[in-house]
Amino acid sequence: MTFPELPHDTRSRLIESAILTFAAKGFDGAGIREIAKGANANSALVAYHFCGKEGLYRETLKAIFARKSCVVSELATIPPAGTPGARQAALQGFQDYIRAFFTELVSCLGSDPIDEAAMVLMAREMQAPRPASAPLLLEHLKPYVDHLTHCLQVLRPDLDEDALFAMGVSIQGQIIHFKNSLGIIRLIRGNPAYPEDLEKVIRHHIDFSLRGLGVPEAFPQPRH
Amino acid sequence: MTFPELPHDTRSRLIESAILTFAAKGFDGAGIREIAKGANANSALVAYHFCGKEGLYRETLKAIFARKSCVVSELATIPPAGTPGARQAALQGFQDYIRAFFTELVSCLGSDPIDEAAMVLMAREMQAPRPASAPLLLEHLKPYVDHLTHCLQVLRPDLDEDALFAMGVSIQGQIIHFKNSLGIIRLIRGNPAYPEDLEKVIRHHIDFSLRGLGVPEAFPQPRH
DNA sequence: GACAATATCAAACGATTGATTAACATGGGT
DNA sequence: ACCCATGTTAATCAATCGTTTGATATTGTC
Repeated sequence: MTFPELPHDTRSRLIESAILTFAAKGFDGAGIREIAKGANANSALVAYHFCGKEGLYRETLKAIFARKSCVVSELATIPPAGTPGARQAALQGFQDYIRAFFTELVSCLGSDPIDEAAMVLMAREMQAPRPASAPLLLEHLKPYVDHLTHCLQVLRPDLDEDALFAMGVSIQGQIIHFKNSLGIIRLIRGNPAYPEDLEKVIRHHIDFSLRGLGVPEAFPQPRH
Repeated sequence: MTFPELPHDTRSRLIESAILTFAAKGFDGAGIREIAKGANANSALVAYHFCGKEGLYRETLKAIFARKSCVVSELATIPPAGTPGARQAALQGFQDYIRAFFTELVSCLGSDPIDEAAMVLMAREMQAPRPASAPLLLEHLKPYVDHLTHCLQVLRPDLDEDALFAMGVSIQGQIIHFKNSLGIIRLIRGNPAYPEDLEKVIRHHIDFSLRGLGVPEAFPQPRH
């Protein structure tokens, strides 16, 4: 559940503190002295270990990506379109994907605060990527995009590339937005512990996405 | 298309420059000297006119909200549930809403750079609201939430409050995410001018939302 | 034990931050 | 002509920024 190196050497402690501090205050808002203090280290060490603040930020993102890269790869690979059973596999793979993606993003809320902060940082980076780290982000996102795109292709072979892409963006979008705007959502609802039944929310996202995608199997009338 | 006061007094010029600079660099990244320079004004004037940087930021958000508050109020009010014709009106009102919301958020891309920056700022504020300005944001968002919720109630009277709310979040989410992540989306597609046909994207969002919502009328099979 | 490489430290660097000050201009009000 | 309120300015404030420096531990090697 925690970062690879248990020994917790200074370098790792700095990165952990950086995740927390950058997530809480942003790149400009977080000072290296504050980060160092959070790691019980000297502020001069970020220059020594990471060649400066920007380097620490880059290495922080790398650590987050390395930690999260396994999620999508754990999903079953679905057979190519046309193969018998591909449609059924894609249908299941699609649901697994949403559940995994949602869990990675949202379900970590009560668990490790570092995990939580890491997701805040990643969300911020997706919305306004620091130019130096945009390639890193792209590379990390690619497997997700590929997996989802493949599922969609199998489920809606009649759509062209543009339409498929739009579907993918919408499906990812509702989940990412749910995570990003949880603060506002709780304010609007007036309930600081809003998603009380997480499973219910996940099922909603799956159902909504399948219907939105236009998969016939998902649309036996909800009103019966 | 521009801000109310044409005279462009120093105060207004400062706010305009603040919109651009805060949007580009964030609250901490933007310096009052830089903002002042963008307004051809002295940096001491932000303390004089706005009681400091935080006050300038608050007043900047107010200006943006005042400028955008009209969008939802221009939509036709739909009759209460049960009234004859309510369903048809809600169906139309729902589509108008998505179109209006999408246009406000995304369509300003080629137009006024201040409009564009204002939306960037607002998106950032929705994701991570500065504590002092959260009430402002909530008040501005309320009409949107109310309008959408009312439409959903009419279209899906069988759902409970939780389910309706989840629907609203998903629908708003895909649009907001589309706007927020346009940068990454363009990188992924490798096309810096991605939404070449904006109308097509709007129609996708309407169709996806209606199907996702589970409105029977919206689901005559897309595969014919 | 001597040596060199790696880590860590306190201290100070110059630059920049937001805020403050006092002087100065401007324009009615009397 | 005098006065006061309103803007505006350059200069300066203390504080903090990220970075650099030189000295000091720590470690492994011969």
